Amino acid sequence: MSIASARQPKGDLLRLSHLFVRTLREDPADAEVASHRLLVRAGYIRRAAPGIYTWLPLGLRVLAKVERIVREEMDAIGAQEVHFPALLPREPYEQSGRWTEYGPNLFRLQDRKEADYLLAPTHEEMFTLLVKDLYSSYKDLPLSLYQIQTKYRDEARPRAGLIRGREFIMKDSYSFDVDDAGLDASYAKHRAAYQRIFDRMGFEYVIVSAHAGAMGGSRSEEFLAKSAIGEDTYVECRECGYAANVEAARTPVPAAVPFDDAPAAHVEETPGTPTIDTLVDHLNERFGRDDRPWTAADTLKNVLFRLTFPDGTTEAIAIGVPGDREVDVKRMEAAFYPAEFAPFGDEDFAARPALAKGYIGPGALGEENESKIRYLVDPRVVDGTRWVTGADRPGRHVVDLVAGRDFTADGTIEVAEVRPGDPCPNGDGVLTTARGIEMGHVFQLGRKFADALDLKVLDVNGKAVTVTMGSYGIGVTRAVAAIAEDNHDEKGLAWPAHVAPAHVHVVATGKGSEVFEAAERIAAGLVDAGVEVIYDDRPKVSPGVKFADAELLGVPLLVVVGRGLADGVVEVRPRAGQAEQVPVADAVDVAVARVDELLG
RNA sequence: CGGGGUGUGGCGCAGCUUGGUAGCGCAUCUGCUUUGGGAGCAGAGGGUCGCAGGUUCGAAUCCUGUCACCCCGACCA
Repeated sequence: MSIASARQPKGDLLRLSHLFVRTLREDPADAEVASHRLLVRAGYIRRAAPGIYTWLPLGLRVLAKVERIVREEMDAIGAQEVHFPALLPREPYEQSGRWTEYGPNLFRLQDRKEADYLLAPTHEEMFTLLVKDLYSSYKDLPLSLYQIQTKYRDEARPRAGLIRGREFIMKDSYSFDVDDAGLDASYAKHRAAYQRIFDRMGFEYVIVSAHAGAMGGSRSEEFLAKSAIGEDTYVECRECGYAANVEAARTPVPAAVPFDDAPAAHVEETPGTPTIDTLVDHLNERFGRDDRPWTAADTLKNVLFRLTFPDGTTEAIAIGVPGDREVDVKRMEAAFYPAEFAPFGDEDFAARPALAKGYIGPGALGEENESKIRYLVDPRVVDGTRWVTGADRPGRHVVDLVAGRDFTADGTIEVAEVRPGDPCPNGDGVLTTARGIEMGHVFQLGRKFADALDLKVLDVNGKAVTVTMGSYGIGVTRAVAAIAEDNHDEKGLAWPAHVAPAHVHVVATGKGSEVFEAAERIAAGLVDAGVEVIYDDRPKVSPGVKFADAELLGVPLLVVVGRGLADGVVEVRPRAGQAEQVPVADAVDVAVARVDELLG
């Protein structure tokens, strides 16, 4: 972005004496995270209802700049902006199945005729139908459309201010292509645009492989702002750069182990060992091995779940994981979406007497076996690995049960917890874990919505083909929060120049009218130079308050007109940095130069 | 939905254990002083103590119910 485009021909002048803002000296009691606390304290936003915020003038200016970055980069890849209603009729969501599939997170309402409406949580259906409405030829494609829109989700638990609201602004775009190669190209363009967008926003981020999850589809990546307060956990490999949301993290599959010399499996008495801990203790007490003690990793834990599919049907499923790992709930959900799952309860066990709770083993599991329960195991359970696992009778375990020899699962599944230090799926590296805030998501939606809503175009041969789509989202209001999270200190916000509500904060402090007159001239000079200025012209406000407010508001450059004026100098200082004393006559030029540096 | 917590002027809190008719700081308003790091003095306005029942001569305080909000976990940009 050029400097010229960052500054307008003529800047704005915001006088603090008139600006609709009230800063708070104390943190609001309901705000925990820094962005929430500071945005409220500095008078950028106010809470209107749980997870719903009002934007005040300063906040709106930041929001507008963030939106502008998004628009510029979306336009640059040839995407065209449209705008759908937030209030939508039920029918399209009925057609796509999401009226029911979306569940309680959907804000629903009725009009006076009792017709069903919803406040859109996202707009796949509308985009798909709009394109279907207007386009019918391969010649019209590829096409990318986007909007910046308010979305509504009745989140079970809104939290952290702007980071997880029930009303939020999202940029969502969709690409439409005739074939997979076209989709790949559209995806790549969006991905590159997202990198430029997030590079410009001013927070650290990482691109991770994601589970396509809620929307179906195949290739999927998330842009996470690195932040300890993030709700997403991701893994990263320093060696090769592999990064993935834990939901999508892959486990390397070990090579199969030869088992010709392996001892035969044998059932042992293990009374009172329904948990892995008690089992391992018992093994070490009664069946100690020569080379090393038994550990939980030697055991194979089989956990049972009941899946409930959207159509109401249920299925019991067994998951086998090494005993030192838990089944990760998020990974489980991602793996079985859209089915919901619940751990087996006592009534489930009662209904299946073949399963001895606490002593369940592969002998009773699998579609080929007595229970007919589908049995999926962790990828680490490769042929030749030897396990201690349940013998399907209370107080009995099998030792030296060899995968591929003594049992075969129905398949593998990635739902075991991922831990720091786990091996990277790509090579020799190890994974580390960290937290992030999901800022953007790009994924290849494929033909799910086009199929459901019958979006087809005629191809070169005059044959109707289903369009393939990509879906790309950015949390715009969330981005404001993420920027604030990554750009603040104990005194307040510290915006990057290109998203700050203004470029320069002029403080007039001191006795007499001279400082105010000089400050007024400097502010006007800056505005003429295209600089956006907040001018603290409040009379009778002590210097301490003005400085504290300036630091709280977080404008990147401060110009102080005060006691130095007697010696013909004013102070120019960055929000975080060293002050320089400059002659009054040069104040505008110096400040403009500093602003250009900050914008550069 | 499970667990924890909180509801008292615009904001942040005390008072509740041990009932006696509401207080502190900030903010706001007036006057004077002050002006380079959240000023001083004097004065002022502003509260159905979340709501509904109950106990009591008397309830912010005790009891019951209810609602709301916040935080931690399961869902999502």
